[in-house]
Amino acid sequence: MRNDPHPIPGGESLLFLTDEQIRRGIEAMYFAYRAFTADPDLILEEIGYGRAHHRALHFITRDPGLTVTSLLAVLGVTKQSLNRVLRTLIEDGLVDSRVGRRDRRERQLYLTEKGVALERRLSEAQRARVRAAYRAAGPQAVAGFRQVLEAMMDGEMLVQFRALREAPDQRLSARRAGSAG
Amino acid sequence: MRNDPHPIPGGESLLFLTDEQIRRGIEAMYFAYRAFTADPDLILEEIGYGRAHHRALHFITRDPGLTVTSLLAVLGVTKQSLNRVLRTLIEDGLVDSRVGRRDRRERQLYLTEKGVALERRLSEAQRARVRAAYRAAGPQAVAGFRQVLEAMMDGEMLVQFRALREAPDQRLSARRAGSAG
DNA sequence: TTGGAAAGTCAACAAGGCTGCCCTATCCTT
DNA sequence: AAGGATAGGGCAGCCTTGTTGACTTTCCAA
Repeated sequence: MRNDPHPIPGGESLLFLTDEQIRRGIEAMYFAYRAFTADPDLILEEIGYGRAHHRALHFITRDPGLTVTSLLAVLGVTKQSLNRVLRTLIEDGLVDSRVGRRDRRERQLYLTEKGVALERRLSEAQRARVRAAYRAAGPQAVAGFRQVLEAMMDGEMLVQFRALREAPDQRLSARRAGSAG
Repeated sequence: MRNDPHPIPGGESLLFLTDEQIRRGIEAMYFAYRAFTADPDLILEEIGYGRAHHRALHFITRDPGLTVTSLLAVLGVTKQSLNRVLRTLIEDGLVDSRVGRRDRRERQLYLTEKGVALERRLSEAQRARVRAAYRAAGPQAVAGFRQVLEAMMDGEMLVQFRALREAPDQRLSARRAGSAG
């Protein structure tokens, strides 16, 4: 046991790997995910949107000017599926689709003011819940939470996840005089 | 700061509560949930079922003989949504619906042998991934993972989650000579 | 015994996944 | 300059799974 190739930090038993423990984890994941989406869902319902709209707004906020293809890759859905959602967002004046500068075939996606406002409202609702959970559980639990979630991801997905960088509003205050814009 | 009403165990800073950290957590949750459902989804697709079928099988396994209404409450969906799924499961001979003994309006749900077999296949696929993630992250991370997930749940949902007890196959080996059947 | 409430079933609709096929515009290589 | 590859978009139509509303059957209490 002392020569275990993967020594378990702080763990002397494998009780946390019993089927029953794992089953509880699966159920926790199921219920927590429902809670996790519940608050934005309420707002979305008001305005006749769905989760797909929220996801699009989120990732456009994350990386303004990203192309349709990139967004497709991040979301892992088909073109048509995304397109339907994107079309309504553009028609409703939440998203601006501009012809790409280097490659004119591409469309670069940006949020309008209205889009920023809605995204903020949605994500603040979601963040409030996560923040409360984080605060209640404490930083060490949060670290474990993140570790397990990341360990659960696939290679493909993990690449997507890790490729995401800082959000722009964070960058604003962090480096006002940043790289040439 | 030293007089914080909720002292943070082992934490000297609130860096884990920045919007950026929380945003990362949200994204991790999104990607991990997709990974989490990916394996059973593949199996389900083979046989023309969806996630809803898996969920029903899971909770019937969890508590054999539960009524449609109880299942409804656990899943948090409407009757028709569940009913459609339940009907196909019954028609396909995976679930057995018996008239309630005390109240003949109720239907008590049980898995058939075939149902048990599929449920096992599905949940083993899912458990394999979670087990791998648990093993990679270690018991302390798992504890944190569970804490955060639970802290994320609502009152209503938390009641449902906590009401779930041991699964029957676990009970079999644990207490062969249990309470009167 | 009668009337309301509860359990379950069914019909019809909507969101948002999916596929297949077709089309335009643009780019890049030959 | 020609032709294939790529980015994006549109249409038709499928499926699952969420929704509401109307309808039995059964139970129970007035």
